[in-house]
Amino acid sequence: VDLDAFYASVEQADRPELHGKAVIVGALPGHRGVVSACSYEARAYGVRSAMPISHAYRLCPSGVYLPVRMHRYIEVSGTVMDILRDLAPVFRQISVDEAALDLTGTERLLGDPVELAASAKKKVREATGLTISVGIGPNRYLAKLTSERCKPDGLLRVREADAAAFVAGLPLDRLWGVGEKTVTRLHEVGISSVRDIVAMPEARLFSLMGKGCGSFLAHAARGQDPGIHGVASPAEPSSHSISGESTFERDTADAEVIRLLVLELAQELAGRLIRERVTSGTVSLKLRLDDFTTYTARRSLGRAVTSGGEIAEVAMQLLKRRWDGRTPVRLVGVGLADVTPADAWVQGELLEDSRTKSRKVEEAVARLRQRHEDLPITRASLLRDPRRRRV
DNA sequence: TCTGGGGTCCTAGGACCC
DNA sequence: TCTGGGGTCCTAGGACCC
Repeated sequence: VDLDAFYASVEQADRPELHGKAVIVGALPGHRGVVSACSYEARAYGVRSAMPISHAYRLCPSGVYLPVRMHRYIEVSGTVMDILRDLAPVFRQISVDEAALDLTGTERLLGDPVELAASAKKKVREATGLTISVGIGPNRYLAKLTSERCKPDGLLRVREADAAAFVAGLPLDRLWGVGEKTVTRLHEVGISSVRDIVAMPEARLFSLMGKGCGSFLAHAARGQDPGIHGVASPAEPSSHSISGESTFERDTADAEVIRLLVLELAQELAGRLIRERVTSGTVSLKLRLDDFTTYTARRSLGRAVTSGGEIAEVAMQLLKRRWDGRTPVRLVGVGLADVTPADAWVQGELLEDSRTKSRKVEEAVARLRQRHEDLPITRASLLRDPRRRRV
């Protein structure tokens, strides 16, 4: 189940005067950034997601350009997901605008999947004014391709017997998981269609594309589930990562501006750790220079990070290894990997008494913020520097 | 003409251990 | 002069998706 042109559709639902207009949600013209989502009216001008906003503006200067209101989209998404969750015993939210329902063996209980999908579309429209596209297939991968094929406001079922033929009719780049690089590589080895993949002996495909990629392609091209994202495993991942990054409005080589951004990003991550009751022992830094070359560096601490100050300190050490102090910097990011539930690290914390003080301060700040949402409380160093202007 | 931000998964090489 | 095999952990980068 896919929400159509999600962010743009939410804006249109919230402001009826935008219906029928080219709505482009993302960066605002004149600033650095890309299109996050756009209405179908905007697509008629050639505007697409992920396109630089300057390019979109040239194609469609008459469009309505709106900033991303993520909180609102999450709120609407929650309403939709609650509706979908009630429809089937096995529900999985994939992203803010996407979910999968497993209807295997439910026909006797829930009725025909197509009717169920139609009723889902009706319920979502009545509750939110939004349209969804529903693809039904013999596995999740095919259902995904099907929903892509029928959007917007679509409903399409492809049965097992028709799966291979359906996939064979798609251009290579419409296979989920096959992007620009893979298409280029496939062309290099003489493959220009899904049928070419099916026709190639698997051993040859594996040797040309590598085992992982080759196996993925062999399954996908036949309409079989290639097994991405652990389709069969209901268990939630025990570890993941969180990060924050920001592009400067203008590239900068000012070390103090960069340091303050690192500190701010680290502070935001520390706040998330506390709010989400998780922790991490691995800090990462991302650096993008003016020519777009991008470095990442990370360090495992062997224990849990204890404060935003500490995250920033490690990130700065990583930065110093990567930046010569002169080259203009475009983007800085700070991240945490191996994020796990907070109780997993309690042992380590007990041994790190000297670090718990700053952690306690940050936890107190987080509690204050929870009670008083708009409380402008932050580190003094993040308050006073007027150079800290960024996107 | 420029190219966001937040993620996931995979690969490959080096260090280190038995 | 020639230096195995298997395993784990860590790091960096790449591809892809929403």
